[in-house]
Order: sequence, then structure tokens, then C-alpha cells
Amino acid sequence: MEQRLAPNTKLSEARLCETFGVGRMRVRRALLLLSSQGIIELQSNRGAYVACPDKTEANDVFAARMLIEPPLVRQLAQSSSDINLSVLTDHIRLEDAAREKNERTEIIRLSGEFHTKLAEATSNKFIFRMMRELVTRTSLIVGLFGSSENASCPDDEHSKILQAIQSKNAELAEQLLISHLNHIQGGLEMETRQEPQDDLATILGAT
Amino acid sequence: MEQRLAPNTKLSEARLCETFGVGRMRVRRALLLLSSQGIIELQSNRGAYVACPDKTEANDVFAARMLIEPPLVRQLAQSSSDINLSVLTDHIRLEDAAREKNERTEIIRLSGEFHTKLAEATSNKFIFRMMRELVTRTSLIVGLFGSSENASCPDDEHSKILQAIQSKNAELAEQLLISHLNHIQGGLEMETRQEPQDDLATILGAT
DNA sequence: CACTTCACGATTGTTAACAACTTTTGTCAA
DNA sequence: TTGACAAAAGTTGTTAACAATCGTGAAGTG
Repeated sequence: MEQRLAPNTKLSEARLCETFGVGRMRVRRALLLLSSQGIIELQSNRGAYVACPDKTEANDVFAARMLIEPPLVRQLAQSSSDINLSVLTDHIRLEDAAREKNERTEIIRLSGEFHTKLAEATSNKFIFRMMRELVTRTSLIVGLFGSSENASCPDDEHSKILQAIQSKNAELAEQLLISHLNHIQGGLEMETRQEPQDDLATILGAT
Repeated sequence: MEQRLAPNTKLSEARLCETFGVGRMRVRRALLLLSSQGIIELQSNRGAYVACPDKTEANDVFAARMLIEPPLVRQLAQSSSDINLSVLTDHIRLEDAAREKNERTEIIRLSGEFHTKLAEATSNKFIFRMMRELVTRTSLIVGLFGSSENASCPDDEHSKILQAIQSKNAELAEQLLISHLNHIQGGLEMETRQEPQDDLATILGAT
């Protein structure tokens, strides 16, 4: 979610065990769940690797978000109460603060989380889970194909979307979100892909 | 998926092991995955139980489908080629055949599968997975709250929806789907819920 | 020098025994 | 008969040893 683990990084069981000070069973359970969400890939007898989406998958993710998120935002603008939205105003304050301090990983995480919290505002468990999965995957994709500066969402688009929702302007909110998604997707360079491979323990930082 | 296991049925590890002739590890892996999809519920130290959605969850599932499926069908009608749709015409033939022979479980399974295959026709992995999860959950809900006759989708609605898609009438297809979903949801009796509890081994039928 | 083969090391998959917890059963007393 | 407490049975969670598989490098051959 914070793009600290590069795609194709190997997640060896032994390494994870000592990094987190935990038995192999826990690690394997976690890996299985992560693979079921498509975050990592489990290769039989070969181990777990951070998922490495290709161009097709990247397009599919954005197509799926284009299908779901616009109606979602429209619905929020039409029906939602102010109570649910307070979480979002708070969140945008956090985003601004992180941008102020130039905390890269924090910015990336919060940037994705905004979209997750949009879904959460529907107070619909299933919509929330679906969006979380798509957002996580988007994070992977941006880390793979994104140029370094557009790793986060453009500065104030989130806040404009939220304003449109708050003023119950469904049409505007939907349009803003659509162009927001287009901005993110447009900022990707689908041809070049960086492929680093840092050390696991140092990245995750043992407790 | 076929409504053979009633909600709240306990799935004991030992029982499953001998029923399927498999080690405990396999069973636990399967249970973990099922619980991650919300099909069963894992209670700590107490075991696995078939999920038992309440009214709120039922409404959430339909709300989620209302959000996703109409745009999905609209998109299919607008953009899809005939090739993808041939799977659907074949499928409707299967549904008709099952209805002819009065094969209850088969009808239920195929009835849900139609919606899954609609999603599959987008050839978008993520949309497919999301719809499959929602359809599975719908199956549970219909089993819980549905009266016995409307366990399956109304007879020819599927075929009408497909025709609208094939004739590229996006607006009509979307409307037909919306009322189709409303029919299903409307047929539920949200107050009364049946609670049987048959024996596991006999239901699953040992191989 | 290139290529194949074999064996070793490392990693993952599986099994079985053990520990912890929950539920049921049985006993005793009020 | 009912309630509380205790023991026991059954179920789940964990651990550690074992088996199977894969990748690598060395040795051997053309």
C-alpha cells in the first residue's frame, strides 16, 4: 500500500518469520490471504512474490474503477448525510499536512485511502471491500508505471470532489472523479517499468 | 452456491477431513479462504460456520449490485462483440434445460451463474471477481429469506436482458436489469427466516 | 568451449503430535 | 429440581520434525 515493496520482490517464509518474530504458520496464513487478494502471487513450491501487474491488468483495474467509482460518488452526493462526510474532511486535512512535511510514503498511503474512505462513506461493507482491493492494486500499478512525481493524486482534486459531494452536486462530483481517474491513468508510462530489488528486512523494519 | 448448506451450519474440521479424505491442513486453508470471501465465519477457538447474513447485509449486497451491475450491462450493450456473448446464449439454453427437468439445485446454480457470466463477458478479471462474490452472497440470502418458489430468477428475464444487449439497446438492457434485481429483492421475506440444520456428510455426499 | 547430467543446498509443502481452549457432562449441595 | 463447580471430552490452534520440490553449481562429455 505504501509502495515500499517493489513488485516481484520475493517474500521468503523464513525471512518473514524472523523479521516479525512469528511462527511459520502465521506467515503462511498471511501469505495465503494476500494472494487471495491478488497482492502477492504464490508459485507452487517456489514461494511468494509481490504481484507484478502487466499492462492488461493495469487497464482492467482502471476500467473497473471507472465502472464503480462514478456511480458511487454520484450516490454519495445524492443521498449521504453530513455525518459520514466528516471523516473525509478530516482525511483531507491529513493529506495536506503530509504534503506540507513532504512525507512521501505517507502521502501515497493517504492518497489511496481517500478513495477507500469514499467507499466507506456509503457504509456498505461490500462496496468498501471492493474499492479497497482496487485501490491497493492501483497503488501497485502506480509504483510500477508511474513517474516519480505523480505517485500521489494531484494536489487539490480530492478536495474539489468532496466539495461537490457536500454541495449535493452529483453531476459535477461524478465528472470531477472521472477526470481525476483519467489524470492518474494518464500519468502512467506504460512502456518503461522500473525493477528494483531491495532487502526485505531493511524495508519492513523489524519491530 | 447451490444452497445445500444452510446458514449457521457448523463445519467441523474433523468432519470435513473424513468427508473429503484430506488432511487438516487442506481443510483449514479452504476454510480460511472461504472466510476471507465472507462465505463462512471463523470464530476463534470455536470453529467455522456458514455465514448467516442479516437484513442489513442483505440490503448492502443488493445495493452493491445495484451500483455495479447496471453500468456493467450498459457497457456490455455499448461495446461488446458478439463473440463474448455466445457464452451467454449457450448458458440460457442450459437454464431452460434445467427448468424443463425441474432440477432445483441446478436451476439455482445456473441462475446465479448467468450474472457471473455477464461480468465475465467484460473480460475484466476484477469485475468478474467482484460480481462472483456478490452473486455467491446473493445465493445465501435468497436461501435464507426467499420463499421456496422464487429461489431462482424469474423465467425469461435473463433472456430478455441478453436480447437487449445483443441489439445494442443499452438503455433498455439497463432498465431490464434494474427491474430484474428489484424482482429478486422484492421476492424476499425479510422477517421470517428458516433455520434447518441437516447433517453435513449427507449433504455434501462423500466421494 | 558449450552443453548435459548429477548432486547438493535451500525452500516450500505436509504430517503428526502437542497445547490451549470451549463445551458438555456429571456430581454435589442447597 | 436447580444451581454451581469440577472434571472430561472434544475441537481448534500451534509447533516442530519430516518429505518433496526446485534452483544452482560442479563435474563430466562431446
